[in-house]
Amino acid sequence: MTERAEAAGPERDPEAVSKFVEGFAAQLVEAGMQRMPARVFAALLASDSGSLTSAQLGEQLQVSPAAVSGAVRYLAQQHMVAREREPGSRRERYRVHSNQWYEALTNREAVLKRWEAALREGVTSLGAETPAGRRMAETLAFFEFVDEEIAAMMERWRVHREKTFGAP
Amino acid sequence: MTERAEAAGPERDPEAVSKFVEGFAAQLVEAGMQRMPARVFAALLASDSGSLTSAQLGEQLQVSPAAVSGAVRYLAQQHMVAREREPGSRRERYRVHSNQWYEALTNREAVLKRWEAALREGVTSLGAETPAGRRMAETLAFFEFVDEEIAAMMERWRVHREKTFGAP
DNA sequence: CGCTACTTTCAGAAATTTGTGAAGTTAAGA
DNA sequence: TCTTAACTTCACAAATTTCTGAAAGTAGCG
Repeated sequence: MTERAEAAGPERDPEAVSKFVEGFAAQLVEAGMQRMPARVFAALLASDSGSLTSAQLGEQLQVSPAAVSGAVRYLAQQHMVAREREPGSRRERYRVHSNQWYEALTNREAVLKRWEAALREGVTSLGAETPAGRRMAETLAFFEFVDEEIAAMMERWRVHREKTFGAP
Repeated sequence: MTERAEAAGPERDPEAVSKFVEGFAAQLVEAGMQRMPARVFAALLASDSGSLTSAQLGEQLQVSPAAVSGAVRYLAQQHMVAREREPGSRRERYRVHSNQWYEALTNREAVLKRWEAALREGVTSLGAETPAGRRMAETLAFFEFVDEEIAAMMERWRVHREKTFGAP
């Protein structure tokens, strides 16, 4: 089994790559992510350089440029990939920053905030002294607690990571 | 039709309830949950007793018994509601245990485990010494870290909750 | 300035998901 | 045992989502 370096033409066992990509994407889908973003993300994760062009993605996943465009837009919004322009070309590369992306995954912050807002409204409109209001207030407190804890956890991860894998 | 369960107390404004239910459900949907389970869950959360019968749910949400059945099956699988048989009736009640349910929400444990499995396979099949393999190994390490942290966090929440809201 | 190489947008076809009515199943109570 | 209230399952219609091809935009380079 030969391990080709990637610089020029990454001819890695395409079947092994594809198997991983589809398998991991399937798990992400099951967790609620849309299929195409999940596949694109998995493909990037499985690339040696951590970045691929739009054309490469379309080729590898057998989908149209339009599909890649849509998926990438979504991923960029979620901060799960970065877009970078290749200097001297209008070709774009999409990249998983090994740090960045899992922060994004935990970064349900925006989601949590909206849940909290909805709950706060519920507590007010149903009455803080009603049983339902009390239950919702407790739920709200839980999310607020989680918010803070997640931040602290990510900080610990950064430390742990540097110890284990070296430089940031 | 002895259904006036939420007896006593001030009349609840059905419109306020509905507004909360639909609003909160919408947020859950946006985060990846299916619509009907989200609505059912929100309705339970907003009920004073914390539990409703299948008929009450169908009535309040304007959906068929079949839809309620499906939604409730899903929620029970996710441990987000408990089913209880009313003694002396085949009527069933669905309940949010104020503790239980947010544990379930954080309880992505099963999900995380499957992600980890997929990543482990990827590391093996692409080679632990390849750049892609290393990236996936780091990702895997992150999830393993999160697993442990979540457990610890829930423990801290239990303590915090008892201090703030009293008895479990 | 316009050519060309990419990317994005958009309307609609195709696939998937969702909810319904109706039939099927189960168990309480007579 | 039979009746009947209640939940569940199933096939299908409706709604929604997803992907595509084609047209339109955008920016480097001659």
